[in-house]
Amino acid sequence: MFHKVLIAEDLDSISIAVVQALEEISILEINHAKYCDDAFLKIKKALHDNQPYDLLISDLSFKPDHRENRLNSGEELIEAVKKAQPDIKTIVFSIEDKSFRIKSLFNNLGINAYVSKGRDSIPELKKAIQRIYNNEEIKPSAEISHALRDKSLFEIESYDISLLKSLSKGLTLEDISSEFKHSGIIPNGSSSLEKRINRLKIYFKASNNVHLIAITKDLGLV
Amino acid sequence: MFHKVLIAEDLDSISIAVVQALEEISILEINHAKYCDDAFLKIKKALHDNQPYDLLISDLSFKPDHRENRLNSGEELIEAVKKAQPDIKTIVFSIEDKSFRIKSLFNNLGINAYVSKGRDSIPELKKAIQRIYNNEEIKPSAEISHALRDKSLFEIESYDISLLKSLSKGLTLEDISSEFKHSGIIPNGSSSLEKRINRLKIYFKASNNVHLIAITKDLGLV
DNA sequence: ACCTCTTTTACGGTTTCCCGTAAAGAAATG
DNA sequence: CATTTCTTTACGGGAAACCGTAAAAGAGGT
Repeated sequence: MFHKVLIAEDLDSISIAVVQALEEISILEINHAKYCDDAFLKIKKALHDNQPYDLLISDLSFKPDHRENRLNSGEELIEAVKKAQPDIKTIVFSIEDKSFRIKSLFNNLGINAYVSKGRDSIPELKKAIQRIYNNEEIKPSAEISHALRDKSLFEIESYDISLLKSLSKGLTLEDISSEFKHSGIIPNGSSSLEKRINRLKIYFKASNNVHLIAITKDLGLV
Repeated sequence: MFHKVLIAEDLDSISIAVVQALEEISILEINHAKYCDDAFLKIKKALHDNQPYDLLISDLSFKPDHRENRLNSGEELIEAVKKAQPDIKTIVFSIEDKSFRIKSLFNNLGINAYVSKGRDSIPELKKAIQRIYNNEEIKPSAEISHALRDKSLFEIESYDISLLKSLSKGLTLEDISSEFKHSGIIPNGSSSLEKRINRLKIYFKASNNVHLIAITKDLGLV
């Protein structure tokens, strides 16, 4: 079994149970960080000491705090960690269940498993760890397997996300047009933006911009 | 100390830690339900057997599921429980940190304590239980005490919420006007709605409707 | 170079939003 | 009952969104 595992999780109520679970599958060295920055430092320190971690189990969202942090989400943490130690195994353990985000975790960050916090997640987490250790094919947990099959979600690109983000900031189409021109994002004609927004409205069955933002906010896209 | 305590919490990763915490402060009978409906049944059963629960610790949000449930949130659960057993003590243990919602828990449901899931919440939970058992004055945990002092939040009423909800559904002002007329909500003139929305836009520093919905979505008001 | 298909941009008309002002109605005060 | 004050509603003009159509620009193929 893995020797050295790091847990990045802000909620103490959850990390307690995860630590317990790891002990039960006889993992010898278990460490825990409540902040992404701390987790990253521990990874670096372990590397430097030539005793690197085998596995990182990370949450996605961390509560903001009085503390100023450089890394503020599981995504950012994993990205940074993979740069420092590309061979580390990673599991995301989060309540997030939006297919769009989970997909991008596998595709963009190359995580090894995703376990959704739910009514029976601790056993699932144990199984996922075992599978990764055995280098077995990752079978996404039943709850989210449908999400990964959902091809249609591929079509929403980062361009759409920035567009939605700008909209949700209260910018007008003209504003966004000049903003995009300024940052070199194309297309940026206000007419094109309009067309693109229209595509999104059809896609999400929204009747106007307000509705569109409400829907995509719910989906966690913005 | 309390004898009989019920935990209503869907995430196994959290309930494990809570059960452990209760054991540590020597509570003898600890039960746990993953669904609001199950929790309510246990309360009723215990009442019927003349061995009622002393304390209910409940989450607010429960993941939807294949199961059809009558009660779908902590609020609904507590409301139902208090009707069946008015003298039961209640603690809400949730990640929710929107002052608006916490306030209404104390004011409308008469909960005995609110503990916010965070980086140091298990000790806080223990303290809260102790305080309630000793009938001490409830001191809201430091994190949220400022929220309760925030008077301005009193001004946002359920009227505003329904207005924002309708907006986020993509309805136009005219639509909302007739909807409100239909359900007897006043004021319902489209001009009044406009004025009210304007008040909200000033309050939340939103530059237009889209922005307003984005902000209030983030705050969890809608 | 020419044609074709696609993408991007432009334009015009209609609806809805946005914002100020003002009238009508309701409630409170003396 | 008259006056004041607050709330609700009405109206009008300008800005932005909404929606269809069409021109301009690019990309790819022959």
